[in-house]
Amino acid sequence: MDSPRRSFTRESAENRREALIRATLTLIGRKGVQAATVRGIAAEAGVTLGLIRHYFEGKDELIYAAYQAHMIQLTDATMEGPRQSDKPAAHQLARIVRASLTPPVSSPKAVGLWAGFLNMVQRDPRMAEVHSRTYYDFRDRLQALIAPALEEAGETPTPERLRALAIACNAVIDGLWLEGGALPDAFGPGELVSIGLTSVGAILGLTLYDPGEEA
Amino acid sequence: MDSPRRSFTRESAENRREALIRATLTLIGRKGVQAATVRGIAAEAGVTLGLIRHYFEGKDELIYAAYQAHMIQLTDATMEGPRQSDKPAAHQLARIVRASLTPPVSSPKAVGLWAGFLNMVQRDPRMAEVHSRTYYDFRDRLQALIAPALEEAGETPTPERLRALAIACNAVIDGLWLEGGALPDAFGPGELVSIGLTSVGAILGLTLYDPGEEA
DNA sequence: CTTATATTTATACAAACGTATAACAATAAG
DNA sequence: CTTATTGTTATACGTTTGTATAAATATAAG
Repeated sequence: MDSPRRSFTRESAENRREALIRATLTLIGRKGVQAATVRGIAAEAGVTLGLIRHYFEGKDELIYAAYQAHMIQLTDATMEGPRQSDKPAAHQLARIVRASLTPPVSSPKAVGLWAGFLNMVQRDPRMAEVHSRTYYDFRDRLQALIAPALEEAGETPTPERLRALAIACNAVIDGLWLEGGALPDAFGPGELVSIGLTSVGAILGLTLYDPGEEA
Repeated sequence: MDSPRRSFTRESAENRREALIRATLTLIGRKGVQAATVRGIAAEAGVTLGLIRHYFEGKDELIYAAYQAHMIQLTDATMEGPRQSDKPAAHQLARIVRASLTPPVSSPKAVGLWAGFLNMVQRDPRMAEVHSRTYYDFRDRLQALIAPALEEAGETPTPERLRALAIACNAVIDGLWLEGGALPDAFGPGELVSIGLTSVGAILGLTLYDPGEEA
């Protein structure tokens, strides 16, 4: 009995690319890099494996696109929310800390994905470029908030000191993000956010209020 | 022309296991998880692939052993050095910060390796156990130094506060370690150590001196 | 309604994978 | 010196991998 050719509907290139990227992220996040095979990805996306080569030059380019998508998603989820340009910079800083240390930004899937990609950075210059760009982008945004927050407190740091503070705040946030995502049951609810706000505050010499406590 | 069977010398089980583990770490660190195949590992260790199954139940167990070895190596390199029980706890704390943020602990290879393993943690409970144990072990050692360092400064923190401080210091160190290893050219020599000491000091409310500055 | 286009499926293929097993030879034991 | 042991090499096997190519069909164009 020969099975009939499966029916299908045509989709836009954008939809298909998105679906394939999403399937790739799902697999790497759930089962690790080794599970992200072209057949596995195609099955997860509900298509056959030939489609991958139709939309991407090869598996490597799909992985590359998935890495970019994941990092953009992470950055957006961290920085999103109402602009609040009227609110003090310290307030916006606290918002970022909070977003960074709560799901979906800090989650086993997001951290696992990120780790898998980071392991690829060493052998692939394109992947390294994504990593580098993502790091500097986030740190620069942080620095752009630290400067006015210090000004509000009456301090005008030198460029060297500002750079050091941005590196340090970035590191605490990254470290807490990492640990919260990798060991989700090791910390109480809100514990990491609280520690993050206190630590960033201590490093900057400011007091940050928990944006979750406001009405 | 049939090539003759290659000559070999017998080695102790310990030597062989070590060589295979070292080869595994070299490959994952240099070319990523995907490159750590049984044939690649055997070639790197200078043996044939059959030996792997002779010393390990399968590839998974070799990976597991390599993960353990890497984390033990990392922890030892961080905590090593003269005991200095006579020196103040703050001094020992500074030593740990310094060791954590300089090679070989903070290096592209060490960080890349660690990331590859972390990606496996999600699907393999044994790998997760290694991660969890390593994290708590380091944090506990940190906490055991933070307490007396605060006492020296005349402060006696509550257990809750002590826990929060250990989590925070661990996070800064981890974050800086990560960024220094993943982007080795992004920071000046000694910059991360300096930032690490300042940040840990700010979080604890202490002043840490750079142990590299002493005679 | 007919035709053309190109998205999608289906199949094939060589290479590489982890594992299993048999043959060999270095070393220890007698 | 001879024998037994077992560390080590060598080879084979079935699966899975990424890629290439041909066939089919959903959709747009005329």
